[in-house]
Order: sequence, then structure tokens, then C-alpha cells
Amino acid sequence: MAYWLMKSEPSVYGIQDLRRDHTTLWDGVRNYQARNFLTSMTAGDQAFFYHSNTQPPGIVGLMTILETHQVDPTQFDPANSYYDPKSSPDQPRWYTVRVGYLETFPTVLSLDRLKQTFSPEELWVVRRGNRLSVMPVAEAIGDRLLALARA
DNA sequence: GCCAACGTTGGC
DNA sequence: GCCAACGTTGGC
Repeated sequence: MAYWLMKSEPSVYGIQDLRRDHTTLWDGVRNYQARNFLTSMTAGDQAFFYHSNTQPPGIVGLMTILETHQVDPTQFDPANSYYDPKSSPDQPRWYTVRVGYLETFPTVLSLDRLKQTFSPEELWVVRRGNRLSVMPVAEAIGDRLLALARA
């Protein structure tokens, strides 16, 4: 089982929304590196839910990957803000995963705390200028994050 | 293939 | 709201 970290703005879709919905299709990723990480996920992997553009930004909970290699339907919908005119149903370019809610941590692992605890090499999300919305988390680091979150 | 312009992300 | 960082676009 691998660990990942996935970002979302809580004003758009937060951990509370996932807790309510139980499961959701993680749509709207339009970055090739992030997409490549999405397509390399395996069912049963776990992903940390990171709230960006909020105060404080940080890791707020845990998800499980339910289904992989899902075509992101928003790429075909001209009315959707994630519409990609260069994509077509016979040649989709954006794939994603279905995630399931696992837990909300009792306290937010704030970006500030993450920076104090992990080096940029250990945890990509603390790298300066990092804009990637989906990234891998090494197993040892994921274990430490869970220990911190549940302490 | 270079690179300037532009748009977006996301912390602050 | 500002702006640094960075990915993408498009002219050449």
C-alpha cells in the first residue's frame, strides 16, 4: 500500500464534503505530472487530504483509493470550468481516481508544523513554490504523519 | 526549439 | 489582495 497527498481548497471541496458524500470522483486535475501520479495509484492506497488556500493550510484527514483509471467526465463538458477542448471521449487525456472517506484528524497538521517536522526532500508539500496537487508520500513519512495526526 | 507573455496556484 | 513560483501557450 502506497501513500499519497492530494490537495483541495475547502471552499471548493473539503474533507467535510467527503465525510458527507463518503466517496467522490477526484475530478478537475489538469496537470500532467499530477495526472501521472493519479494513474499510478492502486486501489487500497491511502491519501492524505490537504486543505490549500485556507487558514491554516495543512493535512486534515485520510482517504482511501477506491477505483483507479477513471475518465474525468468534466473534460468533455463545455459548461464545466475544467472543460478541455483538446480532449475527446475516444481519446481522453485526463484520468483520475475515486476516493473514499476514512477519517478526519482531531487536529490539522498545519503546513507550519509540517515544515518544522519534515524536510522538503521528505515531504514535497513543504517545498517552496510547490504547486503540484497530487504527490507521492514515502511509506516511512506517511507512517510518521499518521502517528502525528493521531497523537 | 527558444523564450516572452500569460494564467494559475497558493502562501502570506 | 499581493505576488512569487511555475506550467503552458504561441510567435518566431
